[in-house]
Amino acid sequence: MPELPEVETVRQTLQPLLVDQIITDVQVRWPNIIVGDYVAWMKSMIEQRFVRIDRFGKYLLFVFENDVLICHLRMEGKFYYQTQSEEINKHVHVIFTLSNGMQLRYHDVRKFGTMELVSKSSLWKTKSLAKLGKEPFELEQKPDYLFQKCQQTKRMIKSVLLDQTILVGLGNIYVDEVLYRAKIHPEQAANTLSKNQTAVLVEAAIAVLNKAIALGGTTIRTYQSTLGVDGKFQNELQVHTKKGESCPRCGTIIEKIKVGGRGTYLCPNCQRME
DNA sequence: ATCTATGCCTGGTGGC
DNA sequence: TGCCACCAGGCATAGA
Repeated sequence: MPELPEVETVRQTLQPLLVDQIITDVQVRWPNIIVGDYVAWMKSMIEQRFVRIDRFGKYLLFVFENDVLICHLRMEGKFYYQTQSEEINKHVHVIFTLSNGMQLRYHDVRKFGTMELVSKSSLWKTKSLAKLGKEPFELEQKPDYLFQKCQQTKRMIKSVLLDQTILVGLGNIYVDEVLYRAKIHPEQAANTLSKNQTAVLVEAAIAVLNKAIALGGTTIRTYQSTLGVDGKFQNELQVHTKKGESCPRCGTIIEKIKVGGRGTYLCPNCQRME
């Protein structure tokens, strides 16, 4: 599912295709994707000109002259950039026609994704964005931020890393990879982590995310018609989805457990509770 | 404060 | 071309 690296790859891929394009028509085939009144939303989208695309955490931010479209892909959201004559897949729920005649089509099998149009001035007051935490990359300049957050709670460290009000961008897959790399047990209470351990976690998060972004970038050539979310990082996974396989570091069999209701993969030898 | 349950959805899977 | 129950999961929301 799209986490920070996949969303960043989508952003990088879409931006050059969309900048300066004007939306000439919009179709909504599944209104629940749209936050608020979708009829009003459609009217508001017409004539918008793309200025740039930003990203914060897992949110894509399509920036127009005065407004911003906040888009979350959730589990399976994808964008297609296609001609009007191409067949419309049954999982396409929103279609933007552009001034160059191409269409940007939003595809989402599970229909969990969302789109919300807001004014630039209210962007960071919007409910979905208002309480978000920091990008992991920001923490290079704030080395104690995660340690301080962890000191404040007895929650399991995996739940803390998934909490978007603390850090943005990590989802279930990357959290497992980050904890494995940092050699920390996902169920360890956050307030028992040392300052050094939180520093190692930050370093691991940045390294994993950067590597994944780099690998997402390598698959640009496959985005000629389908955009986003099929990078090559799945080939780099060390523990996630590896139940029953050997740990790459020590050979111990990888386990799958439930942590906070989420499927969680770990090496029980490398990742020990304190 | 923090956890759990529910809803939003569909495709894949395992059991029969 | 079998059918069905169940699971996966990000986030909002409600209730414990």
